[in-house]
Amino acid sequence: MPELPEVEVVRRGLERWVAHRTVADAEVLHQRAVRRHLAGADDFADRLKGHRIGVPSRRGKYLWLPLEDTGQSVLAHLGMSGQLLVQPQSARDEKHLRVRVRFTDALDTELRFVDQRTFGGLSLHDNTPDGLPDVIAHIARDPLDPLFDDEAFHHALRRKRTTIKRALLDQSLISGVGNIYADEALWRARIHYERPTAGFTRPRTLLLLGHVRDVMNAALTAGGTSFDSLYVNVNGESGYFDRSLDAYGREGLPCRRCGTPVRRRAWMNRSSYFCPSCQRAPRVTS
DNA sequence: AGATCGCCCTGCTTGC
DNA sequence: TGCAAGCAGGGCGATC
Repeated sequence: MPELPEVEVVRRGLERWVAHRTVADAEVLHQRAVRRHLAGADDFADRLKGHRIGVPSRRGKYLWLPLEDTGQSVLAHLGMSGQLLVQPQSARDEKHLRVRVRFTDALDTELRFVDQRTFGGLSLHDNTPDGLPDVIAHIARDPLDPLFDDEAFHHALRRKRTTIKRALLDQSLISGVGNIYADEALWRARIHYERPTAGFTRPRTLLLLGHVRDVMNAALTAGGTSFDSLYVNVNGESGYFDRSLDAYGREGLPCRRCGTPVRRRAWMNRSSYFCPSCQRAPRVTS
């Protein structure tokens, strides 16, 4: 379940191992992996061939590889279980290998997109003038982006008639926060996930943003976290680190602050974990 | 027009 | 032991 920190770890791996290499050929082994490339798998492979890859970028959970001198980028989303692996050409194909990219140089490695559940995928898109693939222009800056505007985020929260966890997961308001880090940041900030955003004070918003950044930076420092052995970083090493989380996945276990058993609630086809004592439900729930 | 819901997908876990 | 249901969940399109 890669969220922003895991994707950033992958981006760094790509920068180290794939940037500035020229594509010899690309091979699509599963159509669904390139479903967002509307012109189809053959077109996708044709357009990569012969082009040099620039420095990989990321926004939220999306990352992209610019193709130099084309005005286009290869956009990647890892979905639930996607991996971008740099493997020796001799390495056995992974069971869920979806796309393979070979290079023209003599380094004996290739790039592989492996994805069991196929929620992720690769596609090729024109860049906007600021170098962003056009199809993700609606994705907000993420909280680790130096240009993320805390003040604008606060005002957006005040304007919305929604609740805080929905807002945290709304990629058009703030990107890169998934279910796990949302629960973690809310636990740290002692905010209940159903608290209406309209009543947020500026200090409360800034406190929450601080915790979002803290929990993401902690994960980033540790090399990414995941609760699913499916996640591995670009070099194929497990990104899992055993830092125990404070809220997510801890149903029935004592809150690390107050000892009250952590609760799980079904919420929008997923789960929310919270401490019923530290994170009081708002009086009026929406 | 903004909010909400269902669907996509596979493998592991749980329950009968 | 075997099968089915449940669960994980990001993002997008349809719907209200």
